Amino acid sequence: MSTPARKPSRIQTENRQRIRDAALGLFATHGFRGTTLDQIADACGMHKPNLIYYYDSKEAIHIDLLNTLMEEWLSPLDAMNPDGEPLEEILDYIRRKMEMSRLYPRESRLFANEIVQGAPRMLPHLESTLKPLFDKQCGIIAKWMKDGKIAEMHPAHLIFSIWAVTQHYADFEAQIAVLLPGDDKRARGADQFVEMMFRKVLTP
Amino acid sequence: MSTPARKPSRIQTENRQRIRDAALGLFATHGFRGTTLDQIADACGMHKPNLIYYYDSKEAIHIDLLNTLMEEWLSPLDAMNPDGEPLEEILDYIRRKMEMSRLYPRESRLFANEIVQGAPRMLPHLESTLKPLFDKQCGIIAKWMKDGKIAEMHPAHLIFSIWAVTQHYADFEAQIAVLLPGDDKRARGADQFVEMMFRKVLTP
DNA sequence: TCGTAACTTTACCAAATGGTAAAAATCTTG
DNA sequence: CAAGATTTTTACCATTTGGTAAAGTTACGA
Repeated sequence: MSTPARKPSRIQTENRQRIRDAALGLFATHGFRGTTLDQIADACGMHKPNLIYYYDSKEAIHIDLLNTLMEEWLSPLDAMNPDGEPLEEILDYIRRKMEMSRLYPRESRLFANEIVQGAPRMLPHLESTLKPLFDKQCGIIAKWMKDGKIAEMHPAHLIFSIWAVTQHYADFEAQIAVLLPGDDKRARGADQFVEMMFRKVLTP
Repeated sequence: MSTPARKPSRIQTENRQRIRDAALGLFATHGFRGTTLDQIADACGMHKPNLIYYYDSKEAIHIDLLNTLMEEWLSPLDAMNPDGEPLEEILDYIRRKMEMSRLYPRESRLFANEIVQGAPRMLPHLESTLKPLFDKQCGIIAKWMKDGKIAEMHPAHLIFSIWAVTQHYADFEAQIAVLLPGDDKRARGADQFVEMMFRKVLTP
């Protein structure tokens, strides 16, 4: 961004990655304002001005994270195949979302933080990238319903409920850990429950 | 807290309420660290030192809000009647949660912020207050299932999914507003969908 | 291996922020 | 109404924080 389009060196690629990794965890749990450059620097073993050497500002780090996040986060939705078996396609999507919740809770919380706070940095991105994809997938699901392959319901609210339930396991982990202290089987129990639930809802 | 247990004057009650109201909105959307005393003071037409006159610190305001929130937030869960008609009891609970999501989105977001960030100020409260209530209600639901009144499933995950879906409408409002711009029928559509969904899941 | 570009570190700064001191204003009550 | 208590305002302060300047160090291609 500051250097006019020269290809990044090995060190540059490496260090930017280190910064992103440290910042992701901190932004996810303390929010943007709740995270300081010093904390990020500490977490990745660098000095504060060094961060600014790689990113123009604290906000630039945040934006970079959100942009990267958006692509990875939406790819499972895009993977839904209109020509597949409807129920299995949706259940596969749900399984992937549960897996992401388990493997990438930081990303989930970063996203949650951004949206809860009114999406100050992501609204345009939501309009331009998420909205079209969302509408497309709603269309696919609507067609499946009209063909009688799955039960009829409002496709948008169906997707909302999938997001809500799957991301809840990452975003509200602190609460769940208190209420369901049985550490081991928690993830499996969640997977089984969620699959059962949506199978029941979607079966015509 | 600072004054040793004298009964609060009219002005004191009034102004504390004004402060809480302003702080609720700000903490809910910007988080604790993202909100400044000046912002709160501005929002309730007072001066910064005046806030400190009524609350010992910024954190004291936050804690007061969380404590108040906890009671109001959990009351619907406690209202579930073990001797009522199981399906209707749970659906009533869900309806109340949806209503709260619509009427008190700030409270929902304040709570979400706190939990997403690892519940730094609420963990003890969750253990001591929420956990026992949660366990009790899980017990009631488990009994209903054993009696064949509703479908069998993991009661805890059922409650999680109810929380996830209902609170999603308040917490992710910014995203929903982008994806479902039809303003008017949104709330009604959500209510209908959620009721249909859980009715289907719970029917044996 | 030498020179230059890329990178790191130290020392710093201005603004923002949580909070204090104390004077000024207002309210309450005998 | 007068006196004391309560509430509000003004002026400050120490720390934190995002960011800069510039000197020092390292990597790397010719």
